[in-house]
Amino acid sequence: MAGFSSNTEQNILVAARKVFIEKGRDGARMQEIANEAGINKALLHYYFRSKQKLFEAVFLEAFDKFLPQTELLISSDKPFFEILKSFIENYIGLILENPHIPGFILHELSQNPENIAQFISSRVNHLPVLIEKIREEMAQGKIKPMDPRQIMVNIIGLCVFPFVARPIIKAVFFQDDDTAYEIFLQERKNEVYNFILNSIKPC
Amino acid sequence: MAGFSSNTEQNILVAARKVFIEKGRDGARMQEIANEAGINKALLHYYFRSKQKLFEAVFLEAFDKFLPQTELLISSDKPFFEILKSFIENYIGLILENPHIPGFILHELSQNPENIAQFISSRVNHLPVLIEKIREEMAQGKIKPMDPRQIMVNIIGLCVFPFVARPIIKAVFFQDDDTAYEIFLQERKNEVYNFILNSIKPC
DNA sequence: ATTTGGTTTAACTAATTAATTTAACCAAAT
DNA sequence: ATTTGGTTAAATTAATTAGTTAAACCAAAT
Repeated sequence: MAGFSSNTEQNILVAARKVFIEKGRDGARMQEIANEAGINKALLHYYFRSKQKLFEAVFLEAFDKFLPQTELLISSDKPFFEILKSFIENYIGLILENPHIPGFILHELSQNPENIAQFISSRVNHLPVLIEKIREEMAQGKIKPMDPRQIMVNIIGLCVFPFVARPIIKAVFFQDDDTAYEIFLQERKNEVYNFILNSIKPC
Repeated sequence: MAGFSSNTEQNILVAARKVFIEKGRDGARMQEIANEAGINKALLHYYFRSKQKLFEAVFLEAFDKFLPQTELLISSDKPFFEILKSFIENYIGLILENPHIPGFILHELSQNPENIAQFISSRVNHLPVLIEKIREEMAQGKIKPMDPRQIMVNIIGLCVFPFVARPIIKAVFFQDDDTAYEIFLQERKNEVYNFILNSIKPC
């Protein structure tokens, strides 16, 4: 069976992704990851020397996926509000495909506030660029004057929060009806855009 | 020294609160809680038979604190937008005093989506009431027509998110400047209110 | 035919940690 | 003076889990 069913390393990463993101770093078990990957612990450690190494691989990958990739949007010459609309749709769409990543990232970051700072800043040069863009619009009077960082936090928060708080929102406002909540999430692509739009454009 | 320094049970709860909320259920260690409480493990288990029991005590307490207490606000006969303003100020103020609770609750709930549903719904009868209030305003044309649940999620999300995502926001937008971020959080009491106001009131 | 590399099996080590036990301590109440 | 209840200390148990090891297996490449 050697080398036949393609790349074991990938199988492991898929399994590790699932278990780590579901259980968190501390809650995850190497045995469970091995089971999930359909291999045994020995082979697991053969590929990734330690839990820590494996976790880092999963975390970095998840982190890169979690960050909104705004390069394309920013470089486009569309009007700002179209860029905004695309951004929100893309970002919510991305999270819909990986709904557990935001909670995972935020939780693990909260546990490691230390050395992560520099490594973050090296990967998020584009968000401040988006802030610049907001500032320009503001100067032209197309956006109400306010701290652009507040706007950015609002945008991202409105996209992310419904996923991070999924169980509680689903219970409180949707009587635990999965389908209803799924629809609610889909509708947010428009809702969030309109919400932001109305709140930042001069009346 | 018996019975002198008041209630050991309280000391334990304070310590457990700190450790559990900081490290999460899986990351917390009974030994660390005992140290933090200034006692030994034996006494810790003497008061709370198991880690699970202690965790539940901490979790339930935190959960109750985390839920916005809206009864007073709702029962008041102030105009809706004043109620809204109070709600946001109170809630952000509450979280400012317990900034790690939201992340803690949301993370632990994500790990236990099962049996928690009923226990939640028994404690949050007031949030749906607030939804009713929104609906009334909407009927009178004082709020744009839209799904009231979207509004509620937006309100709560805007209050909570900056705390849940603190490390990453602080790194990306504030170059890890604690003071700057603290100011930013304070300003949100007004920012969030204005943001919501502008986005839901008819133009 | 032999070598090689990915793989399994299964037992094992080592470390960590929750939980228990037992004896002793001591201050306050009786 | 004795009892009692909260407390400590320190050793111990029991369970879990990360990580290791060594031997064998097997398919593909040489």
